[in-house]
Amino acid sequence: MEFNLTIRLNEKLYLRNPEESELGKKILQQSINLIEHIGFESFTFKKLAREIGTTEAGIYRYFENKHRLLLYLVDWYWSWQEYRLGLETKNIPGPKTKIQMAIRLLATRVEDDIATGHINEKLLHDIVMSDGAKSWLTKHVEEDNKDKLFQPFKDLCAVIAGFIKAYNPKYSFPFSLSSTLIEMAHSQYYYMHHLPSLTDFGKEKKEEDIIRFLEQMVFGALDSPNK
Amino acid sequence: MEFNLTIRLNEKLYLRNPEESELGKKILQQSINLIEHIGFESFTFKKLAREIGTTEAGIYRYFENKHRLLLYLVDWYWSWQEYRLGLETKNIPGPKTKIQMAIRLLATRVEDDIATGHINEKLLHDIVMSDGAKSWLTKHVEEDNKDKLFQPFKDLCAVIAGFIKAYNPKYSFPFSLSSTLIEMAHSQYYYMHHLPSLTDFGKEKKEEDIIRFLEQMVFGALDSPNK
DNA sequence: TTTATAAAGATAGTAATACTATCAAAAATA
DNA sequence: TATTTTTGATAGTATTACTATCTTTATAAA
Repeated sequence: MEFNLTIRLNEKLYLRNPEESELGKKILQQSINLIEHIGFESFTFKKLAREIGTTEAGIYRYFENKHRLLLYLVDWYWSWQEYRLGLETKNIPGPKTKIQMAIRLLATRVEDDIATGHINEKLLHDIVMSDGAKSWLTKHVEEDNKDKLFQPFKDLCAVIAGFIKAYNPKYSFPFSLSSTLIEMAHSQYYYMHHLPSLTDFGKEKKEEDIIRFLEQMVFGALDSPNK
Repeated sequence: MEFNLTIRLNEKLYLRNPEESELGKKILQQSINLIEHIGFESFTFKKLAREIGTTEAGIYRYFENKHRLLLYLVDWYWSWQEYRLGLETKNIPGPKTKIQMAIRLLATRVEDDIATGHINEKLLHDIVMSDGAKSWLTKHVEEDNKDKLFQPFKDLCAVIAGFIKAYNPKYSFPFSLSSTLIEMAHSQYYYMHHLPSLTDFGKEKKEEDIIRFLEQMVFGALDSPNK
Protein backbone atom coordinates (compact mmCIF):
# COMPACT_ATOMS: atom_id res chain seq x y z
CA MET A 1 0.00 0.00 0.00
CA GLU A 2 1.15 3.45 -0.84
CA PHE A 3 0.47 6.74 0.87
CA ASN A 4 0.52 9.93 -1.01
CA LEU A 5 0.68 13.34 0.54
CA THR A 6 -0.41 16.32 -1.53
CA ILE A 7 -0.35 19.81 -0.18
CA ARG A 8 -2.72 22.29 -1.70
CA LEU A 9 -1.60 25.88 -1.44
CA ASN A 10 -3.06 29.33 -1.94
CA GLU A 11 -4.11 29.83 -5.55
CA LYS A 12 -2.57 33.26 -5.74
CA LEU A 13 0.86 31.68 -5.58
CA TYR A 14 0.69 30.41 -9.11
CA LEU A 15 -0.90 31.04 -12.50
CA ARG A 16 -1.47 27.34 -13.12
CA ASN A 17 -1.35 24.75 -10.38
CA PRO A 18 1.98 22.93 -10.68
CA GLU A 19 0.63 19.90 -8.82
CA GLU A 20 -1.79 19.20 -11.65
CA SER A 21 0.54 18.39 -14.52
CA GLU A 22 3.74 16.59 -15.29
CA LEU A 23 5.47 19.78 -16.36
CA GLY A 24 4.30 21.49 -13.18
CA LYS A 25 5.75 18.78 -11.00
CA LYS A 26 8.99 18.86 -12.92
CA ILE A 27 9.15 22.60 -12.30
CA LEU A 28 8.81 22.05 -8.55
CA GLN A 29 11.26 19.19 -8.48
CA GLN A 30 13.93 20.75 -10.61
CA SER A 31 13.63 24.22 -9.14
CA ILE A 32 14.46 22.70 -5.76
CA ASN A 33 17.52 20.99 -7.17
CA LEU A 34 18.65 24.07 -9.03
CA ILE A 35 18.05 26.65 -6.29
CA GLU A 36 19.82 24.45 -3.79
CA HIS A 37 22.69 24.03 -6.21
CA ILE A 38 23.31 27.56 -7.48
CA GLY A 39 21.44 29.70 -4.93
CA PHE A 40 18.31 31.77 -5.36
CA GLU A 41 20.07 34.89 -6.70
CA SER A 42 21.66 33.04 -9.60
CA PHE A 43 18.57 30.99 -10.28
CA THR A 44 16.64 31.99 -13.43
CA PHE A 45 13.71 30.55 -15.31
CA LYS A 46 15.90 30.19 -18.37
CA LYS A 47 18.34 27.94 -16.54
CA LEU A 48 15.47 26.00 -15.02
CA ALA A 49 13.88 25.54 -18.45
CA ARG A 50 17.14 24.21 -19.84
CA GLU A 51 17.37 21.78 -16.93
CA ILE A 52 13.83 20.51 -17.46
CA GLY A 53 13.98 20.49 -21.22
CA THR A 54 11.22 23.02 -21.71
CA THR A 55 11.21 26.71 -22.50
CA GLU A 56 11.29 29.85 -20.41
CA ALA A 57 7.80 30.77 -21.58
CA GLY A 58 6.58 27.39 -20.42
CA ILE A 59 7.58 28.13 -16.86
CA TYR A 60 6.06 31.59 -16.94
CA ARG A 61 2.75 29.89 -17.58
CA TYR A 62 2.96 28.39 -14.08
CA PHE A 63 4.63 31.12 -12.06
CA GLU A 64 4.58 34.86 -12.47
CA ASN A 65 8.21 35.17 -11.47
CA LYS A 66 10.88 33.46 -9.45
CA HIS A 67 9.85 35.16 -6.23
CA ARG A 68 6.40 33.59 -6.47
CA LEU A 69 7.96 30.22 -7.09
CA LEU A 70 10.10 30.69 -3.98
CA LEU A 71 7.00 31.61 -2.01
CA TYR A 72 5.32 28.47 -3.27
CA LEU A 73 8.22 26.30 -2.13
CA VAL A 74 8.51 28.06 1.22
CA ASP A 75 4.77 27.80 1.86
CA TRP A 76 4.90 24.17 0.89
CA TYR A 77 7.68 23.63 3.43
CA TRP A 78 5.87 25.31 6.31
CA SER A 79 2.65 23.47 5.52
CA TRP A 80 4.55 20.23 5.53
CA GLN A 81 6.19 21.09 8.85
CA GLU A 82 2.82 21.87 10.35
CA TYR A 83 1.48 18.59 9.05
CA ARG A 84 4.43 16.70 10.51
CA LEU A 85 4.11 18.48 13.81
CA GLY A 86 0.43 17.59 13.92
CA LEU A 87 1.24 13.93 13.32
CA GLU A 88 4.02 13.76 15.85
CA THR A 89 2.18 15.54 18.64
CA LYS A 90 -1.07 13.68 18.15
CA ASN A 91 -1.96 11.69 21.24
CA ILE A 92 0.84 13.26 23.20
CA PRO A 93 -0.75 14.69 26.30
CA GLY A 94 1.70 17.15 27.87
CA PRO A 95 2.34 20.55 26.26
CA LYS A 96 5.95 20.35 27.39
CA THR A 97 6.56 17.29 25.25
CA LYS A 98 4.79 18.97 22.36
CA ILE A 99 7.06 21.98 22.56
CA GLN A 100 10.08 19.71 22.74
CA MET A 101 8.86 17.85 19.70
CA ALA A 102 8.40 21.10 17.80
CA ILE A 103 11.96 22.13 18.63
CA ARG A 104 13.26 18.74 17.56
CA LEU A 105 11.39 18.76 14.26
CA LEU A 106 12.47 22.28 13.40
CA ALA A 107 16.10 21.95 14.40
CA THR A 108 16.80 18.54 12.93
CA ARG A 109 17.93 18.17 9.38
CA VAL A 110 15.14 16.61 7.52
CA GLU A 111 15.20 13.35 5.58
CA ASP A 112 13.52 13.07 2.22
CA ASP A 113 9.88 12.07 2.69
CA ILE A 114 8.97 9.44 0.15
CA ALA A 115 5.26 10.19 0.40
CA THR A 116 5.79 13.34 -1.64
CA GLY A 117 7.12 12.17 -4.97
CA HIS A 118 8.54 15.26 -6.59
CA ILE A 119 9.54 17.25 -3.51
CA ASN A 120 12.90 16.57 -1.95
CA GLU A 121 12.41 17.78 1.60
CA LYS A 122 16.07 17.56 2.47
CA LEU A 123 17.05 20.02 -0.23
CA LEU A 124 13.99 22.13 0.43
CA HIS A 125 15.03 22.43 4.05
CA ASP A 126 18.36 23.89 2.97
CA ILE A 127 16.61 26.31 0.64
CA VAL A 128 14.31 27.53 3.38
CA MET A 129 17.28 28.11 5.65
CA SER A 130 19.22 30.03 3.04
CA ASP A 131 16.46 31.81 1.18
CA GLY A 132 13.27 31.48 3.18
CA ALA A 133 13.55 34.91 4.76
CA LYS A 134 13.78 36.46 1.30
CA SER A 135 10.18 35.51 0.74
CA TRP A 136 9.02 38.24 3.11
CA LEU A 137 11.99 40.62 3.09
CA THR A 138 10.67 42.63 0.15
CA LYS A 139 9.03 45.98 -0.43
CA HIS A 140 5.77 44.18 -1.21
CA VAL A 141 5.44 42.22 2.06
CA GLU A 142 2.24 43.90 2.98
CA GLU A 143 0.43 43.21 -0.28
CA ASP A 144 1.68 39.63 -0.23
CA ASN A 145 0.47 39.40 3.31
CA LYS A 146 -2.97 40.66 2.34
CA ASP A 147 -3.06 37.90 -0.25
CA LYS A 148 -2.36 35.45 2.61
CA LEU A 149 0.87 34.28 1.05
CA PHE A 150 2.51 33.82 4.45
CA GLN A 151 -0.36 31.86 5.94
CA PRO A 152 1.47 28.53 6.36
CA PHE A 153 4.23 30.14 8.39
CA LYS A 154 1.70 31.99 10.49
CA ASP A 155 -0.31 28.82 11.02
CA LEU A 156 2.71 26.92 12.24
CA CYS A 157 3.59 29.82 14.47
CA ALA A 158 0.07 29.79 15.90
CA VAL A 159 0.15 26.05 16.55
CA ILE A 160 3.34 26.33 18.56
CA ALA A 161 2.01 29.45 20.29
CA GLY A 162 -0.92 27.23 21.29
CA PHE A 163 1.42 24.72 22.92
CA ILE A 164 3.14 27.58 24.71
CA LYS A 165 -0.13 28.93 26.04
CA ALA A 166 -1.14 25.47 27.18
CA TYR A 167 2.16 25.08 28.99
CA ASN A 168 2.01 28.46 30.70
CA PRO A 169 -1.23 30.41 30.25
CA LYS A 170 0.23 33.41 32.00
CA TYR A 171 3.12 33.87 29.63
CA SER A 172 2.77 37.18 27.80
CA PHE A 173 4.53 36.53 24.49
CA PRO A 174 3.48 33.18 23.03
CA PHE A 175 3.55 34.32 19.41
CA SER A 176 6.83 36.14 19.61
CA LEU A 177 8.43 33.23 21.41
CA SER A 178 7.05 30.88 18.79
CA SER A 179 8.32 32.91 15.84
CA THR A 180 11.66 33.33 17.60
CA LEU A 181 11.89 29.59 18.08
CA ILE A 182 11.09 28.82 14.46
CA GLU A 183 13.44 31.41 13.09
CA MET A 184 16.29 30.54 15.42
CA ALA A 185 16.04 26.83 14.70
CA HIS A 186 16.96 27.74 11.15
CA SER A 187 19.34 30.64 11.79
CA GLN A 188 21.44 28.88 14.35
CA TYR A 189 21.78 25.95 12.03
CA TYR A 190 22.84 28.22 9.18
CA TYR A 191 25.28 30.08 11.43
CA MET A 192 26.69 26.86 12.82
CA HIS A 193 27.69 25.84 9.33
CA HIS A 194 28.61 29.12 7.72
CA LEU A 195 29.36 31.67 10.45
CA PRO A 196 30.19 29.50 13.43
CA SER A 197 31.58 32.26 15.61
CA LEU A 198 28.04 33.54 16.01
CA THR A 199 27.23 30.34 17.88
CA ASP A 200 28.57 27.98 20.52
CA PHE A 201 28.38 24.96 18.23
CA GLY A 202 31.23 25.71 15.87
CA LYS A 203 33.49 22.85 16.83
CA GLU A 204 31.16 19.95 17.13
CA LYS A 205 28.44 21.12 14.74
CA LYS A 206 25.85 18.93 16.41
CA GLU A 207 22.16 19.47 15.98
CA GLU A 208 21.64 18.18 19.50
CA ASP A 209 23.38 21.28 20.84
CA ILE A 210 21.01 23.58 18.97
CA ILE A 211 18.12 21.65 20.45
CA ARG A 212 19.60 21.99 23.94
CA PHE A 213 20.10 25.71 23.42
CA LEU A 214 16.56 26.28 22.19
CA GLU A 215 14.98 24.15 24.88
CA GLN A 216 16.91 25.87 27.60
CA MET A 217 15.95 29.26 26.21
CA VAL A 218 12.29 28.50 25.67
CA PHE A 219 11.70 26.83 29.01
CA GLY A 220 13.88 29.42 30.70
CA ALA A 221 11.51 32.08 29.38
CA LEU A 222 8.40 30.05 30.20
CA ASP A 223 9.38 28.93 33.67
CA SER A 224 10.74 32.19 34.95
CA PRO A 225 8.46 34.55 36.85
CA ASN A 226 6.66 36.60 34.24
CA LYS A 227 6.58 40.23 35.25
CA MET B 1 32.80 72.54 18.99
CA GLU B 2 32.02 69.77 16.60
CA PHE B 3 32.53 66.07 16.87
CA ASN B 4 33.01 63.91 13.90
CA LEU B 5 32.74 60.17 13.87
CA THR B 6 34.33 58.27 11.02
CA ILE B 7 34.17 54.52 10.79
CA ARG B 8 36.89 52.77 8.86
CA LEU B 9 35.88 49.47 7.41
CA ASN B 10 37.56 46.47 5.81
CA GLU B 11 39.29 47.47 2.59
CA LYS B 12 37.95 44.48 0.73
CA LEU B 13 34.49 46.00 0.87
CA TYR B 14 35.28 48.63 -1.72
CA LEU B 15 37.49 49.41 -4.70
CA ARG B 16 37.98 53.01 -3.62
CA ASN B 17 37.28 54.23 -0.11
CA PRO B 18 33.98 56.13 -0.25
CA GLU B 19 34.82 58.06 2.90
CA GLU B 20 37.70 59.79 1.15
CA SER B 21 35.90 61.81 -1.51
CA GLU B 22 32.82 63.88 -2.04
CA LEU B 23 31.47 61.50 -4.65
CA GLY B 24 32.10 58.57 -2.33
CA LYS B 25 30.15 60.19 0.46
CA LYS B 26 27.32 61.00 -1.88
CA ILE B 27 27.22 57.36 -2.91
CA LEU B 28 26.83 56.31 0.71
CA GLN B 29 24.27 58.98 1.50
CA GLN B 30 22.13 58.53 -1.57
CA SER B 31 22.30 54.76 -1.62
CA ILE B 32 20.80 54.77 1.86
CA ASN B 33 17.98 57.02 0.73
CA LEU B 34 17.35 55.03 -2.40
CA ILE B 35 17.54 51.52 -0.93
CA GLU B 36 15.24 52.56 1.88
CA HIS B 37 12.86 54.05 -0.64
CA ILE B 38 12.64 51.39 -3.35
CA GLY B 39 14.08 48.31 -1.61
CA PHE B 40 17.33 46.50 -2.25
CA GLU B 41 15.99 44.27 -5.05
CA SER B 42 14.91 47.22 -7.19
CA PHE B 43 17.98 49.24 -6.36
CA THR B 44 20.50 49.56 -9.21
CA PHE B 45 23.67 51.54 -9.74
CA LYS B 46 22.08 53.23 -12.73
CA LYS B 47 19.24 54.61 -10.64
CA LEU B 48 21.68 55.63 -7.93
CA ALA B 49 23.85 57.41 -10.48
CA ARG B 50 20.86 59.33 -11.79
CA GLU B 51 19.98 60.35 -8.24
CA ILE B 52 23.49 61.58 -7.52
CA GLY B 53 24.04 63.17 -10.90
CA THR B 54 26.95 60.97 -11.85
CA THR B 55 27.29 57.95 -14.09
CA GLU B 56 26.97 54.24 -13.51
CA ALA B 57 30.64 53.76 -14.30
CA GLY B 58 31.45 56.31 -11.63
CA ILE B 59 29.87 54.18 -8.95
CA TYR B 60 31.53 51.01 -10.16
CA ARG B 61 34.82 52.71 -9.41
CA TYR B 62 33.88 52.60 -5.72
CA PHE B 63 31.99 49.34 -5.37
CA GLU B 64 32.28 46.11 -7.29
CA ASN B 65 28.53 45.55 -7.20
CA LYS B 66 25.46 46.37 -5.19
CA HIS B 67 25.95 43.45 -2.83
CA ARG B 68 29.30 44.83 -1.76
CA LEU B 69 27.74 48.23 -1.21
CA LEU B 70 25.08 46.61 0.96
CA LEU B 71 27.78 44.82 2.92
CA TYR B 72 29.53 48.14 3.41
CA LEU B 73 26.38 49.75 4.78
CA VAL B 74 25.55 46.79 6.99
CA ASP B 75 29.08 46.61 8.36
CA TRP B 76 28.99 50.32 8.97
CA TYR B 77 25.77 49.88 10.93
CA TRP B 78 27.08 47.09 13.14
CA SER B 79 30.30 48.96 13.79
CA TRP B 80 28.30 51.99 14.78
CA GLN B 81 26.10 49.90 17.08
CA GLU B 82 29.17 48.44 18.73
CA TYR B 83 30.59 51.91 19.17
CA ARG B 84 27.34 53.15 20.70
CA LEU B 85 27.11 50.15 22.96
CA GLY B 86 30.66 50.77 24.12
CA LEU B 87 29.83 54.38 24.94
CA GLU B 88 26.62 53.62 26.75
CA THR B 89 27.98 50.79 28.85
CA LYS B 90 31.19 52.55 29.80
CA ASN B 91 31.39 53.04 33.53
CA ILE B 92 28.34 50.91 34.11
CA PRO B 93 29.37 48.30 36.61
CA GLY B 94 26.79 45.50 36.51
CA PRO B 95 26.60 43.09 33.58
CA LYS B 96 22.84 42.96 33.97
CA THR B 97 22.50 46.64 33.21
CA LYS B 98 24.86 46.23 30.27
CA ILE B 99 22.72 43.49 28.77
CA GLN B 100 19.63 45.61 29.30
CA MET B 101 21.33 48.51 27.60
CA ALA B 102 22.27 46.32 24.65
CA ILE B 103 18.67 45.19 24.29
CA ARG B 104 17.44 48.75 24.48
CA LEU B 105 19.89 50.02 21.88
CA LEU B 106 19.14 47.19 19.47
CA ALA B 107 15.38 47.24 19.81
CA THR B 108 14.82 50.98 19.78
CA ARG B 109 14.37 52.81 16.55
CA VAL B 110 17.39 54.89 16.07
CA GLU B 111 17.54 58.65 15.67
CA ASP B 112 19.81 60.22 13.11
CA ASP B 113 23.24 60.80 14.61
CA ILE B 114 24.50 64.21 13.62
CA ALA B 115 28.13 63.27 14.22
CA THR B 116 28.12 61.27 11.00
CA GLY B 117 27.37 63.75 8.28
CA HIS B 118 26.43 61.67 5.30
CA ILE B 119 24.96 58.61 7.03
CA ASN B 120 21.32 58.72 8.06
CA GLU B 121 21.21 56.13 10.82
CA LYS B 122 17.43 56.11 10.99
CA LEU B 123 17.08 55.03 7.39
CA LEU B 124 20.07 52.72 7.69
CA HIS B 125 18.38 51.00 10.59
CA ASP B 126 15.37 50.24 8.40
CA ILE B 127 17.63 48.93 5.66
CA VAL B 128 19.44 46.60 8.04
CA MET B 129 16.12 45.25 9.27
CA SER B 130 14.79 44.67 5.77
CA ASP B 131 17.92 43.70 3.90
CA GLY B 132 20.66 43.04 6.43
CA ALA B 133 20.23 39.28 6.35
CA LYS B 134 20.71 39.31 2.59
CA SER B 135 24.32 40.26 3.16
CA TRP B 136 25.12 36.75 4.38
CA LEU B 137 22.32 34.71 2.81
CA THR B 138 24.25 34.03 -0.39
CA LYS B 139 26.10 31.16 -1.97
CA HIS B 140 29.36 33.00 -1.31
CA VAL B 141 28.99 33.43 2.48
CA GLU B 142 32.02 31.38 3.21
CA GLU B 143 34.38 33.28 0.91
CA ASP B 144 33.00 36.57 2.19
CA ASN B 145 33.50 35.27 5.69
CA LYS B 146 37.13 34.39 4.94
CA ASP B 147 37.58 37.96 3.78
CA LYS B 148 36.26 39.04 7.21
CA LEU B 149 33.34 40.88 5.70
CA PHE B 150 31.07 39.97 8.61
CA GLN B 151 33.52 41.03 11.28
CA PRO B 152 31.51 43.96 12.69
CA PHE B 153 28.48 41.77 13.32
CA LYS B 154 30.65 39.13 14.91
CA ASP B 155 32.39 41.71 17.05
CA LEU B 156 29.13 43.06 18.36
CA CYS B 157 27.96 39.54 19.00
CA ALA B 158 31.16 38.83 20.94
CA VAL B 159 30.81 41.99 23.04
CA ILE B 160 27.31 41.03 24.13
CA ALA B 161 28.41 37.42 24.65
CA GLY B 162 31.01 38.91 26.99
CA PHE B 163 28.31 40.62 29.04
CA ILE B 164 26.40 37.36 29.14
CA LYS B 165 29.41 35.45 30.38
CA ALA B 166 30.04 38.10 33.01
CA TYR B 167 26.46 37.84 34.17
CA ASN B 168 26.43 34.05 34.33
CA PRO B 169 29.77 32.34 33.75
CA LYS B 170 28.14 28.93 33.82
CA TYR B 171 25.75 29.60 30.95
CA SER B 172 26.58 27.33 28.04
CA PHE B 173 25.44 29.35 25.02
CA PRO B 174 26.61 32.95 25.28
CA PHE B 175 27.27 33.41 21.57
CA SER B 176 24.07 31.81 20.38
CA LEU B 177 22.06 33.78 22.88
CA SER B 178 23.81 36.94 21.77
CA SER B 179 23.19 36.36 18.06
CA THR B 180 19.60 35.39 18.84
CA LEU B 181 19.14 38.60 20.76
CA ILE B 182 20.57 40.76 17.99
CA GLU B 183 18.62 39.05 15.26
CA MET B 184 15.35 39.01 17.17
CA ALA B 185 15.58 42.66 18.09
CA HIS B 186 15.38 43.32 14.38
CA SER B 187 13.05 40.52 13.31
CA GLN B 188 10.43 41.17 15.93
CA TYR B 189 10.42 44.82 15.00
CA TYR B 190 10.01 43.95 11.34
CA TYR B 191 7.26 41.43 12.11
CA MET B 192 5.47 43.84 14.41
CA HIS B 193 5.11 46.26 11.54
CA HIS B 194 4.66 43.97 8.57
CA LEU B 195 3.51 40.55 9.82
CA PRO B 196 2.04 41.34 13.23
CA SER B 197 0.39 37.97 13.76
CA LEU B 198 3.85 36.51 14.26
CA THR B 199 4.16 38.62 17.39
CA ASP B 200 2.26 39.75 20.46
CA PHE B 201 2.75 43.42 19.69
CA GLY B 202 0.42 43.82 16.75
CA LYS B 203 -2.10 46.12 18.34
CA GLU B 204 0.02 48.56 20.24
CA LYS B 205 3.18 48.35 18.15
CA LYS B 206 5.32 49.55 21.03
CA GLU B 207 9.05 49.11 21.10
CA GLU B 208 8.85 48.81 24.86
CA ASP B 209 7.02 45.52 24.46
CA ILE B 210 9.77 44.08 22.30
CA ILE B 211 12.25 45.12 24.95
CA ARG B 212 10.18 43.43 27.65
CA PHE B 213 9.92 40.28 25.56
CA LEU B 214 13.65 40.12 24.91
CA GLU B 215 14.62 40.89 28.48
CA GLN B 216 12.26 38.29 29.83
CA MET B 217 13.62 35.72 27.38
CA VAL B 218 17.28 36.49 27.90
CA PHE B 219 17.16 36.62 31.68
CA GLY B 220 14.81 33.66 31.70
CA ALA B 221 17.49 31.69 29.90
CA LEU B 222 20.31 33.08 32.03
CA ASP B 223 18.65 32.73 35.42
CA SER B 224 17.20 29.27 34.97
CA PRO B 225 19.18 26.26 36.15
CA ASN B 226 21.53 25.37 33.32
CA LYS B 227 21.51 21.65 32.71
C1' DT C 1 54.12 77.66 -14.40
C1' DT C 2 54.33 73.52 -16.58
C1' DT C 3 53.59 68.97 -15.93
C1' DA C 4 52.42 64.72 -14.23
C1' DT C 5 48.65 62.10 -12.12
C1' DA C 6 44.57 60.96 -10.30
C1' DA C 7 39.53 61.41 -10.20
C1' DA C 8 35.34 62.25 -12.52
C1' DG C 9 32.32 62.69 -16.61
C1' DA C 10 30.68 61.13 -21.12
C1' DT C 11 29.70 57.69 -24.16
C1' DA C 12 29.49 53.05 -26.05
C1' DG C 13 28.98 48.40 -25.95
C1' DT C 14 27.87 43.45 -24.36
C1' DA C 15 25.91 39.40 -22.25
C1' DA C 16 22.40 38.12 -19.30
C1' DT C 17 17.91 38.81 -17.02
C1' DA C 18 13.09 39.27 -16.78
C1' DC C 19 9.82 39.29 -19.02
C1' DT C 20 5.63 39.42 -23.27
C1' DA C 21 3.72 37.95 -27.61
C1' DT C 22 2.63 34.93 -31.26
C1' DC C 23 1.93 30.81 -33.74
C1' DA C 24 2.05 25.98 -34.54
C1' DA C 25 2.04 21.16 -32.81
C1' DA C 26 0.49 17.80 -29.69
C1' DA C 27 -2.42 15.99 -26.19
C1' DA C 28 -6.55 15.58 -23.75
C1' DT C 29 -11.71 16.06 -23.75
C1' DA C 30 -16.18 16.60 -25.42
C1' DT D 1 -14.15 14.25 -35.21
C1' DA D 2 -14.12 18.62 -33.49
C1' DT D 3 -12.69 21.51 -29.88
C1' DT D 4 -10.32 23.11 -26.22
C1' DT D 5 -6.22 23.01 -23.51
C1' DT D 6 -1.41 22.47 -22.94
C1' DT D 7 3.10 22.58 -24.62
C1' DG D 8 6.92 23.83 -27.77
C1' DA D 9 9.38 26.95 -30.68
C1' DT D 10 10.73 31.31 -31.82
C1' DA D 11 11.15 36.23 -31.52
C1' DG D 12 11.43 40.44 -29.43
C1' DT D 13 12.01 44.26 -25.72
C1' DA D 14 13.44 46.90 -21.76
C1' DT D 15 16.37 46.60 -18.03
C1' DT D 16 20.33 44.93 -15.42
C1' DA D 17 24.99 44.27 -14.53
C1' DC D 18 28.63 45.07 -15.89
C1' DT D 19 33.52 46.55 -18.94
C1' DA D 20 36.11 49.65 -21.83
C1' DT D 21 37.74 53.89 -23.56
C1' DC D 22 38.44 58.55 -24.04
C1' DT D 23 38.13 63.35 -22.50
C1' DT D 24 37.83 66.88 -19.11
C1' DT D 25 38.73 68.66 -14.73
C1' DA D 26 40.86 69.04 -10.32
C1' DT D 27 45.02 68.35 -7.39
C1' DA D 28 49.68 68.38 -6.40
C1' DA D 29 54.64 67.92 -7.47
C1' DA D 30 58.62 69.77 -10.06
